[in-house]
Amino acid sequence: MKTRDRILLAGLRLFNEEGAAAVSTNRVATELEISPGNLYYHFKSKLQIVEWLLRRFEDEMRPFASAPESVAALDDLWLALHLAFEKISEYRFVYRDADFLMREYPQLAPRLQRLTAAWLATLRRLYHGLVAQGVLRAAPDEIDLLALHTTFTMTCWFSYARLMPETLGPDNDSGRAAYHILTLLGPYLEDDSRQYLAYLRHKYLK
Amino acid sequence: MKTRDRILLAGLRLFNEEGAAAVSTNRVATELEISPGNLYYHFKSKLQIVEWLLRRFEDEMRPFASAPESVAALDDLWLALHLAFEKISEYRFVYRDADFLMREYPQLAPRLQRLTAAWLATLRRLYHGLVAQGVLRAAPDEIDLLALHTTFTMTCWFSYARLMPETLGPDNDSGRAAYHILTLLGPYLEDDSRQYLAYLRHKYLK
DNA sequence: GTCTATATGCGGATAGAC
DNA sequence: GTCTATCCGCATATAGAC
Repeated sequence: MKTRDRILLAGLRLFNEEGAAAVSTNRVATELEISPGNLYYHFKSKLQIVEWLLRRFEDEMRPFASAPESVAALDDLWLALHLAFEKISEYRFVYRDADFLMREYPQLAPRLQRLTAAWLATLRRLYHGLVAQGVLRAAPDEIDLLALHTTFTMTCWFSYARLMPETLGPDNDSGRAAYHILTLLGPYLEDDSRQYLAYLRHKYLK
Repeated sequence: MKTRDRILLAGLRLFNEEGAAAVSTNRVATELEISPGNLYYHFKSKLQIVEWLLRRFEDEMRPFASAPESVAALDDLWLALHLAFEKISEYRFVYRDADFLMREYPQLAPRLQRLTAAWLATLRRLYHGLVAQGVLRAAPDEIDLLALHTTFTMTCWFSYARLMPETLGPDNDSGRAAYHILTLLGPYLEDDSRQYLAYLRHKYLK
């Protein structure tokens, strides 16, 4: 593997584990047993490393955020959310350290905000679709609320997990997060789907 | 005012505005037009400043978290949540920078986690009370979910607000946050209370 | 591409005079 | 209580040899 990619990979791992603010460029270089100078040959600044990781995150998220034109049923929604959470978990430093990133590198703020806004729009679309299919029963402003709350959960879940370690379990449980959102939809589901949710819950809790 | 208190006050303001990680002790001293040495005469480390602010936060939160043995109605719940959010907003750096604080000062982690757990317990108690009073209709595990989601919202709301600036408006709107939680309770309310919620919503949105 | 060496600045924190 | 001066370490980033 090329040094450039090794830097990105090690950077991602360390940012996720120790926080983007706490991990220095020297730390990344040491981890890879290369020199700081070598690292700066490949990336002219720490910001550039972050930007490339953010770009990858955006690229790898796009399929989840745009591809599901509609989700046929609860099952598909659960899968879509689960996959999205897996990706967020893979790049968890992005949202967890969003405040730091936006302060330290103001040019990143619009990108992070656009990413969040895009998810809000996607979820609104998906939920409208579920209403049309008779899975969900919700007024337009209720859909807005549910979409907002889903986005909220997606972006903040892993931060919150550190504040509630024993209630929420290991903080990389994407299934738990997706399940949590589905439960939130519970009271808005039509009877058939609500029963199916109970089944999913049973299956998930094993 | 004593220098000691001026340091705490300026520290709080700067931590809130610019982030606890980004604000140095020198920065606080400069802000107050005192010397770094003077600051260190009053607080032997940056951690000590943070600890005193956290102590104040805990002390000022306690009345909200314990005093309301029960909330008589939706009105009271709204008020209680509103007041809690105001206080969280006043010390917003605590939850917003929680990840940094727990990493940089591991001894703070249990305190922040205890604070969160206490709120979870309080909300569970309040919601059980509302069920007993016939305001809310929810099974025990639904109550757990609602309490969890309320706590989640309380701790993460102001971080999320920075990711959704135009959707959520100014990030210090505690009323909006409290209203948001109440709307979450909507589908679980008994008919009378749900109508009252609609009235509250109308009043809040003006 | 990779290294060594280094510039430069800032952060936390201390010593000792006033 | 307050100041000046300063130590130490680390972070970002660069220069120039190999």
